[in-house]
Amino acid sequence: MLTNSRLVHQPHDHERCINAALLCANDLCAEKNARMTTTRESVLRLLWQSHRPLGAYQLQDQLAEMLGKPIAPPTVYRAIEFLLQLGLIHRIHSLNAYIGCPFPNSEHSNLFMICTQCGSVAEVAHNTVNNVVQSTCDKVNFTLQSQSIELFGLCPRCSDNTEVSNHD
Amino acid sequence: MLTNSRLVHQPHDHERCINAALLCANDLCAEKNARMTTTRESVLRLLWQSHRPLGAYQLQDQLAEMLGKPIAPPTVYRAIEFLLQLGLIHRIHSLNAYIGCPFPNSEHSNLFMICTQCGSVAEVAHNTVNNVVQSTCDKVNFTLQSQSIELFGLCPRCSDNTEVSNHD
DNA sequence: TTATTATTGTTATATTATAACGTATTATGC
DNA sequence: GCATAATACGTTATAATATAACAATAATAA
Repeated sequence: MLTNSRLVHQPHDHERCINAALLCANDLCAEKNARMTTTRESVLRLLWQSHRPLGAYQLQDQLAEMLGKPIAPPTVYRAIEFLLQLGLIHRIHSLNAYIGCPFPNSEHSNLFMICTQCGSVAEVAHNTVNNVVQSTCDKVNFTLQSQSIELFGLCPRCSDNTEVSNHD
Repeated sequence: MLTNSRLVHQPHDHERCINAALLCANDLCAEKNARMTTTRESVLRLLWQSHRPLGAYQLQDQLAEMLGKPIAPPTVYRAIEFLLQLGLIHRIHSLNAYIGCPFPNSEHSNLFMICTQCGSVAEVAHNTVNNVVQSTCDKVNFTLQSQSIELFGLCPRCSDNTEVSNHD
């Protein structure tokens, strides 16, 4: 099982997350002859500044502040589209929001654990889940192409400490 | 495993689906002291007229036609909200669309198989999937509350016959 | 350098969803 | 039945999310 759950729910140096993500992104771009521009890098950086997903218009605001100039929605959506294509970020459909992918290189299952208390999102890639899903599809002759598994509940910290409403 | 996959992907009498859904809905309303009004029943009926999900504004158009008078978005969203609460319909997050629930009485897993070719959606409730998901959550101390599993691929008919783009 | 492609800027608008408040309808107690 | 409260619907306006279309700029290749 591959997951960033531990990391997400423990205090840690976000700079390291950001830097690791950017390094990985640059490699991927080099490999695919894609350009990691300022806008795109900034969006990726913003999506790694916390382990909570951001909506497109939150990104717009933060990006405008970061770059010191007004940014229009299409610019944000283009960067999002680019990063999605490369598998560097994910869309959380139930939240209309976006989050950095912790393991963009590995084939995986797009399984997200969304904390309904603090908003954190951890990603899990689990072969057992994948296999069960695949075999369920096989049973009914459904040819699986992709999947989105979004689980809602309490993260480890919020489970332990239900009176605290918002930790970092 | 509980599923309407067979039914969805075979020609059949939709009236029976609709009537079964309405009967069930009436029972549920009686049980919970809720009112099945004309608007609500119409929306449920529309969502059962095919096994493809409908967006709120598609519902608005069809509802207006059905009732012979203009309908504003809040009316549609209120009916949707009501039916969601009772578990009679589901929201497909990735599509911003709504679909009738084939087994509203049973606790189940909200697993949808969405055909990327013809747009049909089948629902599956599978204990094995539920158990694997639950145990994955247990492993990382995530307290599961609810879930949304949306699978994309080709339905049995589109898998067999990829050149046909749109069957009923 | 020039042509070509890719990216971003800009304006407008489509799509999905909700807030706020008024009116009508339905259920309930008397 | 009638007053009352509760529930549902009508109406207007607007918020939130996303995209279309075309112009301008920047990066790359010939």
